Amino acid sequence: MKDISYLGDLNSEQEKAVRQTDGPVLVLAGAGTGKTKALTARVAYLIKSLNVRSHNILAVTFTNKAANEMKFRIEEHIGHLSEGLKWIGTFHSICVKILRRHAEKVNLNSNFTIINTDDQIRLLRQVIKLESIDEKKWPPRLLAYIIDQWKNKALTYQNIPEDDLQFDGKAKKLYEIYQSRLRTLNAVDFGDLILHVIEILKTDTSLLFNYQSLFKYILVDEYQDTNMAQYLLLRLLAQGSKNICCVGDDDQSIYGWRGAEIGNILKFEKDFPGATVIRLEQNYRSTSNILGAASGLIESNQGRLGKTLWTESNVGDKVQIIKHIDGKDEVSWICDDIYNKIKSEKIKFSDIAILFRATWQFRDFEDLLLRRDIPHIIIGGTRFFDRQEIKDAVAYLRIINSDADSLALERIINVPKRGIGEKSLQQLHNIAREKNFRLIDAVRHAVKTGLVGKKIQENLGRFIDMLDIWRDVGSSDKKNHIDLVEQVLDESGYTDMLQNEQTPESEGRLENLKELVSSLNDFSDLQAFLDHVSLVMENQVDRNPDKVSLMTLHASKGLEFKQVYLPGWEEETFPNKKSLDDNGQNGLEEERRLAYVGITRAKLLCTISSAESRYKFGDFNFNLESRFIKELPNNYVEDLTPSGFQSSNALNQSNFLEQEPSFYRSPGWSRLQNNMANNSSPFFNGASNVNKIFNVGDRVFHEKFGYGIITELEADKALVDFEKADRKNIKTAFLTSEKDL
DNA sequence: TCGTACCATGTTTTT
DNA sequence: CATGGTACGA
Repeated sequence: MKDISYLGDLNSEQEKAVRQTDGPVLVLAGAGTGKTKALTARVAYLIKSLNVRSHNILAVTFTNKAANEMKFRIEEHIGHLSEGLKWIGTFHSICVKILRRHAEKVNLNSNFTIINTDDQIRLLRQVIKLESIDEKKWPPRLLAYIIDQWKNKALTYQNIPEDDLQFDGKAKKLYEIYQSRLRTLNAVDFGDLILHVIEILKTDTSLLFNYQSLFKYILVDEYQDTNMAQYLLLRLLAQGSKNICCVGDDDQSIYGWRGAEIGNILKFEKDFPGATVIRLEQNYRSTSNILGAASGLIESNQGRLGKTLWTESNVGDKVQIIKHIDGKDEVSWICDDIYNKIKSEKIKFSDIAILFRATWQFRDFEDLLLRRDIPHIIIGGTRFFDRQEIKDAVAYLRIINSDADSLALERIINVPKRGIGEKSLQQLHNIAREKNFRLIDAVRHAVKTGLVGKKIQENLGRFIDMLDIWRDVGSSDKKNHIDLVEQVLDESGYTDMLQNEQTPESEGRLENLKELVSSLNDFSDLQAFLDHVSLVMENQVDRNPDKVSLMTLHASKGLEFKQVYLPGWEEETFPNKKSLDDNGQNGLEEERRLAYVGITRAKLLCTISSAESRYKFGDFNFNLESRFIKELPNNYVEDLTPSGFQSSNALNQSNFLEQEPSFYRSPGWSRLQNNMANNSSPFFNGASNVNKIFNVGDRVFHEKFGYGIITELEADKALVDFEKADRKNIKTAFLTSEKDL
């Protein structure tokens, strides 16, 4: 008798989604209806009960986090049997795997570089300049966006109509040049990963056949987020076995800006005839109050497939709404609340999440959480691999890994300083263009022939020699990549550069580089590491740390927490102004789906807050509370806003507040150290020109001294009487130091 | 010609 | 507030 324990606690619809293995299946799964559970059970069932070989299963997810989660949960079911599951991952990571094997079919070398948005824009800027187009009028960012959108729709430059008007009608040509530049750089962008694979499979039918028979069972998570190119790829692959199972929820489609086509999920039955459609509508996650609030909100959207989620769980607490005076007040209220909950209730830090619309909102929270020694983890945000020193180090590795990677070379040719300024670089570019060289060959040429100044020639010569040595080390022993990185950082003078800098940041940078080196342990060779860097936004984190999670709403999809805080629900921030400006009604509906995703992350309690004023991008902003708050149905909601905006005061817990955070080494931590050293508040330390913002007589709030009234005012200094103000009608918080008293 | 200090300018979400 | 571009001094 087979062990089918993993089927044990599935409901009948979920079980159907597991057992219906043949032919196309669409699972419409609302939030919290056990979608991942069904998916993972399905994989377990395939392997354990139907004896499908694990490498014959292709499981595509949308984010790396989802992929890891799925792997982890499958492993829980079937243990070591899951080891052969090589084909679980994002579209992009799976395509990298395929493309590395067949790179030559699209004129690439198999060690091609995957470029990120930064490189993409830098490259496009070069192209635009070369075509003598006014960069101011037609910014590279815009072109990058246009090209991305085309690639999302699986349009190659040959398919763009001649009369396309974007970029003065030059967008098509620029796209073409960009692609040829990529080819000479032996590089691909994110969109290319999918498109190249499609092209390979389309042109080589025997290869297509191979992959069709390799992937006997295909599973796709978050199907509502697939774009046209991804859809085409799936269709190619699924044509063979027809065993494709797609899971999705149109109400959780939040990647429209990445080209996601809700249409894909709406027309599934047409695309895959004979499809079985299964609906999962029983929610196991949230209380009925939370579910009611979320469902009421999403009903404001038009054009949904529509479904009715229901739950057998308790009514629970109502969704909490609270309005704060300012951003600072919001932060400290939430921190207080977390603290009190941890103390008095059976809740752990890891049961709590704070979810944001945008990453800049992390900052104030990170600061106060650190101050109060509340353990927390930031997921996403300023990404590890986006930090300057990491990008530099990676650029060194890239040019070592691939000669043709001129973008990487350009990045580090003068880091640390080798006296190669703009002019010298320009010269090198000229040589490269004239002789049809790659940049590195131009450098070699210049060194040999002395086309550049003596000093520069010497420096470059040494640089090239080092590169050659490193490349030998790298290729002689692929397992040696950790030593290689250390060698590179040392010999290039990068470490010395940072050590000599002696700025507050340089210490943190060295720390980060150490972290980079140790993270290399997780990879079998340099290539694997570089792929990870390009495709994964965050570094790996421990699985069950008891920490409060901070992340964007986007990153939170698929996760759940007992208590969820949703701060910053103000017009312009959420719904995001730019989203509304650019995409009108569609943008608004996507924002609303995002709000829906946020609320439905909560199992027991959801707390939504807004702040009347907020220090944002160096200015004070006053915003109305989000329209989404008003759209929440009244009977599921409780308003906690105290009358007269009497705010909670950070000083109430001052003994708790003063604890010295001890074990963090994050960017926020170093920032805090700085701020404390400067005796300035982490919240408002940018506030020069204070008299632009304040008037004499304004009531203000200070980190240490509490509430007060401004008595005198200069450009960057204010005199404040801290006893006089009561705590009502505080206009805004504000920094001052002791000497101003 | 390079390096630096200062100015201005845009800031969503992720692979 | 962080990055990129410009103006100027070495």
